[in-house]
This record gives sequence, structure tokens and C-alpha cells, in this order.
Amino acid sequence: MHKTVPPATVERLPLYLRCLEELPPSIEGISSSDLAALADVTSAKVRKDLSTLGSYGVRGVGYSVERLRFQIRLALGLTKERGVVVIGVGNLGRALAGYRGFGEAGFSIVGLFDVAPEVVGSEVGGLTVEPMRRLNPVVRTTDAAIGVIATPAAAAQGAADRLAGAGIRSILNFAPTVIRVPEGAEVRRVDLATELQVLSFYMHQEGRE
Amino acid sequence: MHKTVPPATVERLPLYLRCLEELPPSIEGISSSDLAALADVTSAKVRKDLSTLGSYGVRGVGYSVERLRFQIRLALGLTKERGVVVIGVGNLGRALAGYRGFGEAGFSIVGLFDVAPEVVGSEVGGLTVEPMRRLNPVVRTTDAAIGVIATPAAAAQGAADRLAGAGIRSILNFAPTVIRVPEGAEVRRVDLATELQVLSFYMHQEGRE
DNA sequence: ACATGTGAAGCGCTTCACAGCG
DNA sequence: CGCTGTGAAGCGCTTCACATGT
Repeated sequence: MHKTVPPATVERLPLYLRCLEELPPSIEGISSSDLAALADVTSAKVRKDLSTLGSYGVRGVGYSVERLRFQIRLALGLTKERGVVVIGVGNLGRALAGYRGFGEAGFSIVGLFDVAPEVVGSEVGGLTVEPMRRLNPVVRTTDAAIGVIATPAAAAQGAADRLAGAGIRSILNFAPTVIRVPEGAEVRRVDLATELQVLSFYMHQEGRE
Repeated sequence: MHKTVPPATVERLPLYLRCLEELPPSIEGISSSDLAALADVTSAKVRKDLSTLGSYGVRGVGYSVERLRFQIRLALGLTKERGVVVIGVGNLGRALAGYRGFGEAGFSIVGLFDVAPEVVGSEVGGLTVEPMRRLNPVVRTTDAAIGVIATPAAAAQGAADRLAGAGIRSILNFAPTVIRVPEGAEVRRVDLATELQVLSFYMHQEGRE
């Protein structure tokens, strides 16, 4: 029944969820191959992925869109809104603060923090930027669950330490460096330069042999 | 000799390169296990990855830092600077335009484009935002190689089509939607909501059995 | 009849462990 | 001796193909 969901599947569940949420309300059911076409994956992958959540399809018919949305949200733990704190209010931090996709995805920014005195106190995306020493109390009172690091590389490890110290165990790191966190904490890294360099590889490779 | 580099390795090469570039000039050699520690991977992985580029290590000693940097840059096709055009100058587009990491990684933004008349003509990060119809000529004259989509989801497919039409075959998509491109083009997707939702899964999972 | 759910096969990545070589 | 480079084993993900169920 509740087998453990493989990491590769976990990475695709948000994709499926997004595709399902883009469907017009008139569409009540969907087959694995139709969903596969929307998500640009194979239908076998869709079926295997969904089957790890349980048997929610109907043979000969397909899946109920609404049921699927519910089950994926459940599996991802999106049953309640999760608070996000952002450290580093530079270009990227500002972009994150103004990003509307948060709410739709089940998250809300509950705190912006920076070390620079000239930034602290300014209003960004409806929130006032606070000094780092306010991190712990804000995390405590808002019950924030996720920390986003949007600092320069040199400040990233320090930010991670502060987040860990505040009890945050899920970190999204936009700084272009590897950060170390205590056992039990989870870090995901998003690195623009890496993405471009990977594209560069395949571009470069094209002309080969 | 030049075996094909596995995708998993390609994704790690930028990481190694970054770690190597952060080293002080005094360090001339490095072992696979030291590099592994910096990159937070296993030493066997480092050796296997580097061996696909050729045999550039010295048994009993390690790798020459400079040689490794050169070989990784070569493999990634970072021998010449590559031009990047950005479509969509909202919060994210602005953040990208101001991002300093581009240059260090071997890229430079050569064009910013938007459909909104109130944005076109404004100066962002040292470049003037241009209307979409200027895309083709700019790509042609600058020989831009990569397109970044920083539009809202609804405009992403159109942006991708325009990029493909301009001859761009490497696309980095920040819009939260799946885009389709012609055969032979490469797309990488960076999705904030997906990252947060994956974190949410593991957070949620923690309390289990 | 038709689409799901799933064993089984296939494939690629990771890890192991050691031969090879400076 | 120390560390690289690499076959071989182990493991997980993907794909196949069909039994299963409505």
C-alpha cells in the first residue's frame, strides 16, 4: 500500500500536479497517456509514479482529476500552507518576494532577512525586511518550515547555519556554492550558472562525431 | 579516450569546476577525495566522472588543479563566452540581468526582451529592454546561443517559439510550465514551486513509520 | 474493449575493491 | 606507499508487455 515513494517520482509529482491544475474544470477524468502528453513524460512513468501513491485509477477509464490532485497534494504534504523565510534581499530575494507562484503552490513568505543596514527596514513585496537577529523569533512565531538562501556565495554557509539554528530543516539554496547542514536537514540547490553550463555542454557536443 | 560523457556526470562537472575555482592559487594539486569533500560527493564518483574526460590525474599524487579546470571548461564548451538573451523583464528577468555570476561562468547577457510597451526602452542592468521583434536581429548580430524564458507561464510557449524561430537551440525555462520545442533543441526547466514542493515532501515524510 | 497496475527485463548510475602506476 | 583508473557488483529507474479488473 504505502510503499516508499522513490526520489525520481517525488521530483515528478509537482509536475503532474501543475498539469492537473491547469486543466479546465470541465475535464473530470484523465488517462495516463493524456497526462503523460501534458507533462512530456511516458505513460508508463505516469502509471508507475501514481501507483506508488496507491490505486486511485479506474481500469478501462482513467483517473479522476480531482482525486489525483488531492492525492498528490496529500503525498507532498501540501495540506496546509507552509511558511517560507528568505535570507538575502538582493536582486534575487526581491524577485522571490514578488513571485506570485508561491501562493498557488501552497507556500507563503513570512519573513525577509538581510544583514545590510540600508536594506533592513525597507518594504519589499508587502513585507518589511528584518535584521538577522529577528530570524529565530519570526521562525518560532510563524512556524516557518522552509528557508531560502538568496545571499552571495560567501554568506551562504552562515545563512545556512542561522537557519539550522532557528530549527529550519528544509533549505533551498540559490547561492552558487555547496553548503553543509546538520544531519537530518534537507538542502536543494538551484544554480543558474550550472544550468547554463549544462546547456553549453550539449550545445558544444552537437557538432561531434 | 573520448567516450560519451554520461548525463549524470555532465550535471556534476559545473560543480567540480566551481569548487576548483574557489581554491586559492597556492593549491596546485588536489586528490579525488579532497575534491569530493568540497563538492559533497563520493571520491569514486569524482574519479569516474573525471576519467570520462580522459586520464588527467597522476597515480599516487592527484590532479593538477589548473589542468582540471582547463579540461572541464573544454568539456563543457566554455572556451568562448556565450551570449544569452532573456525574454521577460519582470522581477526575475531583472534579477537575472543584474546577476554577476554570469560573467564568471562564461556567459554574458546580450539582450533583454519584453512585450510590455511600458517596459520596452527602459534600462536594466546596463542594457536597454527591446521589443520582441528585435529578437531575431539581435540573436543574429550577437550570435547568442542561449535563451532564457522569464515570462509568466501563459507566455512561455510563445517565447519558446520565438527563440526557436530565431535559431536558439538551448533554452533555460523559468516559467512554471512545460514548453515544447523542435527536435534538436534542449530545454532545462527551473521551477521554484517544484523545489519547494519536493522539500515539502521530505519534510512531511520525516514523521513517518 | 480499454486503461490501469505491475512483474520482469533492460539500462544506467553508483559503489566497491583492487590492479596499475608513479 | 598513495592515489588514480576501472572492471564488476549492486541498485534504482525506466521501459516493456500483459494480466487484471471494470
